[in-house]
Amino acid sequence: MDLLHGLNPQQRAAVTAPTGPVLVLAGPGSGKTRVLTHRLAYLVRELGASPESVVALTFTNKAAREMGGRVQALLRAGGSSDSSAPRPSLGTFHAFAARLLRREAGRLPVSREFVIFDESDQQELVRQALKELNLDPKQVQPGAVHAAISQAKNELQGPEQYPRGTYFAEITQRVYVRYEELLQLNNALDFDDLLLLPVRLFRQEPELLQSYRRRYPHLLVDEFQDTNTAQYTLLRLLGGEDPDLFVVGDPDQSIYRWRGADYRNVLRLQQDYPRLQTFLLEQNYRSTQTILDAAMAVIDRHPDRTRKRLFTERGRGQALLFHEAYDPADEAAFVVDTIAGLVAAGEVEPGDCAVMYRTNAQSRALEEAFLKASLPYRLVGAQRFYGRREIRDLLAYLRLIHNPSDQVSLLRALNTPPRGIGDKSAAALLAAAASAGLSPGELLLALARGDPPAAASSLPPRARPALEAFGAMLAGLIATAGDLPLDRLIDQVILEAGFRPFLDDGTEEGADRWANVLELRGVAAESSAVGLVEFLEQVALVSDQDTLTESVNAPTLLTLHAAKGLEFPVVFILGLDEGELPHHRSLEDPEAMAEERRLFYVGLTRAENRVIVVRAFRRRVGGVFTASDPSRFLDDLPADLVEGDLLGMGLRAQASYARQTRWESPAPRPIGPRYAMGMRVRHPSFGEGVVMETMLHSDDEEVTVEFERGGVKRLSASVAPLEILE
DNA sequence: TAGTCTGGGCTTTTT
DNA sequence: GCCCAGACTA
Repeated sequence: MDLLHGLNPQQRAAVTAPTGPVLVLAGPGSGKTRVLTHRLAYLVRELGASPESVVALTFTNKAAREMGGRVQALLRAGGSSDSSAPRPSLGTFHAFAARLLRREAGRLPVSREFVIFDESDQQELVRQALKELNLDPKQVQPGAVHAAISQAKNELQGPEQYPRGTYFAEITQRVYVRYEELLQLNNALDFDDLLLLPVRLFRQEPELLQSYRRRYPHLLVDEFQDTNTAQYTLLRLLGGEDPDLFVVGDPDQSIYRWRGADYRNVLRLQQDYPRLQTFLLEQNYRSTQTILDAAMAVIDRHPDRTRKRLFTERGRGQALLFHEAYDPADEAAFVVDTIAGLVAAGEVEPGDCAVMYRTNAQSRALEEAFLKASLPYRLVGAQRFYGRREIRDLLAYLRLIHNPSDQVSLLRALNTPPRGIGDKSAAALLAAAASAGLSPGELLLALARGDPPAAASSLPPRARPALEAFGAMLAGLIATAGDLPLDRLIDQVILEAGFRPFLDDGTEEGADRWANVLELRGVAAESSAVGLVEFLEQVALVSDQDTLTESVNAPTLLTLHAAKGLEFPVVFILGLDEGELPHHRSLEDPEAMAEERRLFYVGLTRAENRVIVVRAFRRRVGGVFTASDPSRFLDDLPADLVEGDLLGMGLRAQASYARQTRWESPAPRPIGPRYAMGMRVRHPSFGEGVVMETMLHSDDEEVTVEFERGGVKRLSASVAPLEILE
């Protein structure tokens, strides 16, 4: 089979580009995964690269799995490989880095058995550090300090380089120092370390870097716009001066700025590699032209970007639908009714519909509406499976068995289920362990063995029996862990710790909790071939989307963030209100506002056939009902692409504007923008000026010009007598 | 030590 | 309005 068969000319050009730095700017639905997988196969099948010399990095496990499946099919179609053949390294940045670090653990401050601390473990460490530094967690928010530390790590800043100067920075710097010590004491690395440490290793040990460069001469990266400084630097190091680096991304879909992602890495790439070849994928295979036009109108308001002209062969399709509801409950009812109506009319299956919103809190009203109508739904995210308390409790035991020095897990497991070891006993244990120079876990094990160090005598007699019992249980579990498959080990933990009666207390929630534990056991049973280390790593590096099951034929409820990378025939976007989308926390910061816009763009471009945007006349802000203003983004939807009750002020204004322009001048549809930012223009009455912004509607171009006299004016290109100067 | 009460705060969350 | 953390009480 021809590898290039079925690729469009743009895709084909990218796939067959000469090796070297390559950037593919891929619009939504333009087949970027296809390009990436075909490029990989092209390297192997046509250019003779060995599969194991290729690294392909993604951000989610799901993307990695998808790519893996397609790559395997392509390579097998090439006839070259059987199941035992070498395979490319294909995985998330974090998984790739974690593997590297285990391999090179000898060069690290932690042992090869290190555990990976997630968000909430990290918070816990910050809390602990604050406490040790006698800082009141009410005055210094642990979350804020943690975010600052995480950001520093993403920027490759260690505690020594952390800038001081403000009170907060001073506090953060001190917490950061202690935080790092605590990680090491726990024999743990956090998410950020997984990226930061390889960079540090490579910088410190040039020979090591050389060996990895030889090992992986071919690099491919998905969702490049989401890379942060650490990831970018890692790629630069691995690539060297003249890399074979093939990256695919879309700056318009960059929505993780707050996690350190910087779409400007795309521009950096152009500066760092003058030889960079750039390809644009503009043909869309997902949406109708109407949806694409609406989405472009929204995103084209961003200045300073490579404009993409998204087009499709699918035809114009139906107009977007706008609806203004009274309040969130009414909004949700509208969604349920509309879906029910579409289904009844035979237009769609329930599973074709997705309902997207800015914040998880908005799912509540929806869930209630679905429940009320007794219709099923699928909820993505919200309470992440691995974030659930009972799951974390059980995992704490497994982590402890694997790494008794993990103090965060120990403190969690110690009195869960309650066994009479309260704060006092726990504090005494920590103190005794510190003076004995052991981790608390090790002290407990020593206690259980009957050879306690002298410092153990400081433990209050009342606390001792319970601590000894816990130590004995832990010792027993550790002893049997090696012989048992994972699911049996979990059974053992459940039994000895007494989880079942603790969780399954007869209430409905209790039954849910127990069901969750059984689900974890099921996951373990499936991966019982892998050891405890691999299982824990797997579990630490999973995400929400990984738990999204496709089997149920019901509408999907999810945040706009969670929607990235997915597609649905019918998409509802809720809460198009100022303060909601854009979110009120983004109103002040232009960069944050730009990201809100991209978020809306991501939502729109998930849709294949229909988009329904909804807002509510009044919302509750912190318990109080307030009248809300329609989102500014509604104004950017070209009025002639939208139907519905046009109660939103912006849309109403635009509707009359559109009527006017269409009545007075049926302008020919521009093929591309005639004006560009920075262009000098002249107007007979306003004089000369500079184009600030230009926005393409489906039948007109709207130009914002700053005139030397007369200020800023927004003009319709088809009507205004603008003259372009040199 | 364990259960109940009160008050603050509240985006998004690929790994 | 809801949830979590820490304080308070039995």
